[in-house]
Amino acid sequence: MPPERVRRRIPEVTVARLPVYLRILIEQASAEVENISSEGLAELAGVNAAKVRKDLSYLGSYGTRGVGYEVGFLVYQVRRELGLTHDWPVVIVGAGNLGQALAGYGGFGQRGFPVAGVVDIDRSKVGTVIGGVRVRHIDDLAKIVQSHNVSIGVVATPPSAAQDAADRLTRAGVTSILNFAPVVLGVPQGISVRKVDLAVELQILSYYEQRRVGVGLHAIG
Amino acid sequence: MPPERVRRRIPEVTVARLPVYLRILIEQASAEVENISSEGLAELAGVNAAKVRKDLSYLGSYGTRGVGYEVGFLVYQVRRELGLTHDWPVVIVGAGNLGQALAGYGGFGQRGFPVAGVVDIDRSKVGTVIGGVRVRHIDDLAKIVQSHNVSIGVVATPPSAAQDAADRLTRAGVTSILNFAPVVLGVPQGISVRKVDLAVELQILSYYEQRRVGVGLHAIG
DNA sequence: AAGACTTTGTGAATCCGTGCACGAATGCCT
DNA sequence: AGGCATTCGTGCACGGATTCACAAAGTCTT
Repeated sequence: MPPERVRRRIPEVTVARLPVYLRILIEQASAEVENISSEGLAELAGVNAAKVRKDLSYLGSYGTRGVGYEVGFLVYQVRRELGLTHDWPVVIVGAGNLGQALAGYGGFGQRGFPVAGVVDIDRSKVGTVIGGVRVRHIDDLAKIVQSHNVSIGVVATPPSAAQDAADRLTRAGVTSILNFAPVVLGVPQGISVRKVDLAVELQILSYYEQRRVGVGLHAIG
Repeated sequence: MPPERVRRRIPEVTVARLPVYLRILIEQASAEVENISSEGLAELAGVNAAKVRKDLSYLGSYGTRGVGYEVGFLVYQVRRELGLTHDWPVVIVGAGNLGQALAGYGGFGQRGFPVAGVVDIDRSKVGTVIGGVRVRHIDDLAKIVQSHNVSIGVVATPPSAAQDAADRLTRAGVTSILNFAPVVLGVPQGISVRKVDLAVELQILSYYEQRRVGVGLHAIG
């Protein structure tokens, strides 16, 4: 039992799976399940049991052989590793269709990502209230970021405005960006960006659909 | 020049990048750019030039050495490979916050994924119009799928209803699902599922933020 | 208390994607 | 026409992720 564990580097793919495990573990906890095996967790997460064990082993040796993992304890450890022990306020840039839906979607706040503000460049939108938050002008961005200590920004603008939004966010001091605009953002070194592109997802599905049709025809003809 | 090219298997990561290339190529085409090098495309896509070449080589040898790729022709080829030569109507299950935003977001139709219908289990929502589409009851799902020849379904329900939505979709004959609910869906063999989970994305960002703070403290103290 | 059973944690093998490096092909210039 | 510059296509080496397989470590039963 080292008094201070060395901070290991966790592979990106594992980081991406941890939130999935976490959600399942929380669910199990609320169903009063006390222990869960890698096998059980893998089943629920739709992955291989060995992968679960290896993923969890990056956090430390928190399982008990012959028993499994104590759900409550593991929830705590995964939370800690993901930095979810405190809230991360986010600011949303763009009060259009998507921005409104995101702000109105209560799930963010519940999951530890309260919406500190919504900004738009269009002054006619300023002042309207969505999801309990008043839309402010984008010129107030830096003020919001500083006063709420925001480090995560969400880009929900049209593609043409996305790069400008990203520039403003980084200038305001934001260090992570979740980008919903179908654009590859250029950001300074050291800024984390994740992209969610609905059209891309559909196009990927389209590929496999089309391929399925091809195979189907093959099978028929 | 083989009269009929063998259908290669394209790695999943490449399939995921093709839509990004496609968007850039379309942009370039509308800017009257005739040719683009792997270097140039890589720059715009934020990836390595060798990767672009390897990715594109899965489609065939469509570049010209010393010149690059003809933008218009490449657009056509990528489109064809992704199965975007015709529309793929989609049906959205769940007319809540997100479902409404998705239906209202015009981008889908423009990009070849027209919304064939929106359904909800809540009869009080049936009949309301969002994004020019009337919400129908979920019992009409199979009818919609068949009449519009829908193969892609979008799950935009609360987590508790997501599995049921997926079951109904597959029963209705849908073979691809885009899942926005924070749930791992169980589907029959052969059904494609892609998941978009906003909370997961934020939690991944949280990990790197937290780590950044850790490193920062290290650097300071 | 001992043996059977369960399940973790991890070395080792394998698979897959990335990126380099270079030959091959093409256009351009003199 | 010939040589030079450019850029593609791809073999190969490398690195990282996945999966297997098994020893270690615990529980449970008798």
